[in-house]
Amino acid sequence: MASRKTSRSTAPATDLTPQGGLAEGALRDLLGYRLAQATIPTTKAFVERVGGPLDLRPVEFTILQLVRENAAVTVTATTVAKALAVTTPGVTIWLDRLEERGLVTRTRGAVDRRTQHLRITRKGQELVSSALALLLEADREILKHLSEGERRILLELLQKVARTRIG
Amino acid sequence: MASRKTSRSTAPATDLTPQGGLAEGALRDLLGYRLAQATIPTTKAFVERVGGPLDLRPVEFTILQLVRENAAVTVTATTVAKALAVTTPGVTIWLDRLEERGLVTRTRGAVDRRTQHLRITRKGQELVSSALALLLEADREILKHLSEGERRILLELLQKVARTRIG
DNA sequence: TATTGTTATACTCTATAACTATA
DNA sequence: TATAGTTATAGAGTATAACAATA
Repeated sequence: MASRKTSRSTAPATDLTPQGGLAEGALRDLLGYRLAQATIPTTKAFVERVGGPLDLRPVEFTILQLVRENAAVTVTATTVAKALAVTTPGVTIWLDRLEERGLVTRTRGAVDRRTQHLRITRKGQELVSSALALLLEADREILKHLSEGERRILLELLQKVARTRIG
Repeated sequence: MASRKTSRSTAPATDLTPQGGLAEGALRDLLGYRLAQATIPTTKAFVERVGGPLDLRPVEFTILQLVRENAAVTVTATTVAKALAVTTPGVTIWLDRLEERGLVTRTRGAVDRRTQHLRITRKGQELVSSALALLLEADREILKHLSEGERRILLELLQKVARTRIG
């Protein structure tokens, strides 16, 4: 039985869903539910400010950013797939689109000719830079009601969760 | 320019993706990315321990829980759609499946005969109870490396994010 | 034999638009 | 006219399996 401190001054006894006004009940303490609910405003912001204007999906943005950031090392499709927890055929499709748009290039590895060496183009860098600026601005609004310390703590705790390996 | 304290003792200068070992770079401070990464272990746990064994999708679980929790009031399809940020046709499909399995019932509203009064069945209650127990156990493992205080703070900060309205 | 990446295929989920029945 | 819910249809995204090239 998880013991819980009796006083919990900041929250009401029954929390309501942000939209619809339904009682959340036991959902209140479920991480998966809380993550899904928190993802609603971030997804909305992404779609409206980046996805629409720059024609970029969240995965595409993340791939571009990872390829850019790891220019020094060899980024392969398999590595990207592992980092994003998607399958390699999925990565292939995204890379097809990014390459068609001239945002990344694929070249065969010199040592192991099976692998792809992914590189971001100048155009790709400009696009991902624009997207990043828009997302940081959106984050400022979404995290408006959190103090600087709370923002740092939230990101660090999310990182801790992401590092968990499940058996 | 967001000023940041120079010392940040707990994290390395360049954070790596939990899988694949790629440098995250600017992604490190992006809420959407951090939420997506944190969702990887929770989704995996859900699929393996609840989705598979109980044949239940995350949305289905959440709908069941909301209907159960709000038995006193009239839960309609539109309310559920708002709470979960999905369209009403989407809710209709999920309710079709839940009703076919005998987990919820739909009855016409007495006052406004356009609305559906959603109710959870005995079978539905048993299923959602089992799912909830499995998810709470999974959460304990996922949040293993967080203190009790950190867990509470994480959930509260996620709730704050979920309450944000984006313009 | 194992691994990288692709192609082929099918499935799940979601969205938009058009419809019905009630209000 | 407006709203609750459904049906019809199409699209986006993802997964599995089979394959080609290389190790």
